[in-house]
Amino acid sequence: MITDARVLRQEFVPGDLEHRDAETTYLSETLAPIADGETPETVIMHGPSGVGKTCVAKYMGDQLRQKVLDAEFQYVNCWQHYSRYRALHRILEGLGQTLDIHRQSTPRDELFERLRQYDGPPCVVVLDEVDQLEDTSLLYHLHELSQFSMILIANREEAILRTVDERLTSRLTGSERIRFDAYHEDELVSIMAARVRWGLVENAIQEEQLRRIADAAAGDARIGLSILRSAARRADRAGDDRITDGQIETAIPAGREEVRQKSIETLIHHQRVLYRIIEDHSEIEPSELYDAYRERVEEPKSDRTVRNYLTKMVHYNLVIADGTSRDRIYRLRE
DNA sequence: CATCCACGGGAAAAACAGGGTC
DNA sequence: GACCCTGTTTTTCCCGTGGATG
Repeated sequence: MITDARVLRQEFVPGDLEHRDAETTYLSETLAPIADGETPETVIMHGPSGVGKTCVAKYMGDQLRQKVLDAEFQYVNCWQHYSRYRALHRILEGLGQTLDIHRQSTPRDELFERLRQYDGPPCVVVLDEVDQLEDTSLLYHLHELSQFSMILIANREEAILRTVDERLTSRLTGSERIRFDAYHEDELVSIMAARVRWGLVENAIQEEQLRRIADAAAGDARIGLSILRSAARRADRAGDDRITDGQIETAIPAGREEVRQKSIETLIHHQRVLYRIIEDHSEIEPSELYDAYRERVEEPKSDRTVRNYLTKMVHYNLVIADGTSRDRIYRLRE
């Protein structure tokens, strides 16, 4: 059934992006000056999750490497590298500039100094989930340096400008924006159809069935592909050469669950306790949540820290927080 | 309108990490 | 190996803001 498992994976970047022609063209036009050794404008890409923002950025990186010899491309996921040090370290590492960096021997701003001294080919830095960056001075510094240009990715456009300090806000307001909208059902179907062509045996799945998956995924390609993967695995294990409707129906909750499970895995112990408490109540008000948490855990953290944990969990789309003040209610997503 | 909670920014403190020294 | 040093990361403390409530 499965002939190439790689293409079904989430991180897979197709050699040819469907349905993002406009966005890709626009991005490549904006980056074009790099071929002449000039610095392109900063680009802001925004839109909901699972609509191809990261994919387009990475695809553009591949293109750049192929077409322009003298260009560097660095991708940083700010969700993983959210502190100034880590994000900066990640970029320098990519550029091969971290050889002798040790915490103890490295003065405070040595890393920025390294960045400043970089004299290789012009470099495009992609900062994915940039709203997760705690210290935005990195953006400011990158903006200052002519060798570097930036692609900033976030779910909501305002989230970028909100975190950035004023000296940068004014400059970023003039930068290029690319908005990504949720995929239509047809688009999602043909994205999945392409993966099916590359990764599954012929006639493994009917168009009608893909349509059913696309409908369940509601415009989110990440979820759609997760469902498809789950269905294909089921059929593969059963030794079938076609995916049945029944397998798809079971794969729909399973695929969603897989996406959720991946997020849960990244939570630390205290956050999982919070998650379970909210799960047990379905809806819970803060004071009750804090009390239950203190009861269930050996050495409870302060309320303030718990609030930090909870905001992270909200960002992960695991928890929904309704209300901004006294009216706050926590519940699970879905 | 006073009071009560809850949130979340910011600063400061505490904990941690990876190196060196004796 | 116990100990120190320095920069990083996590946690806590303080507090202004704001909706809810009586």
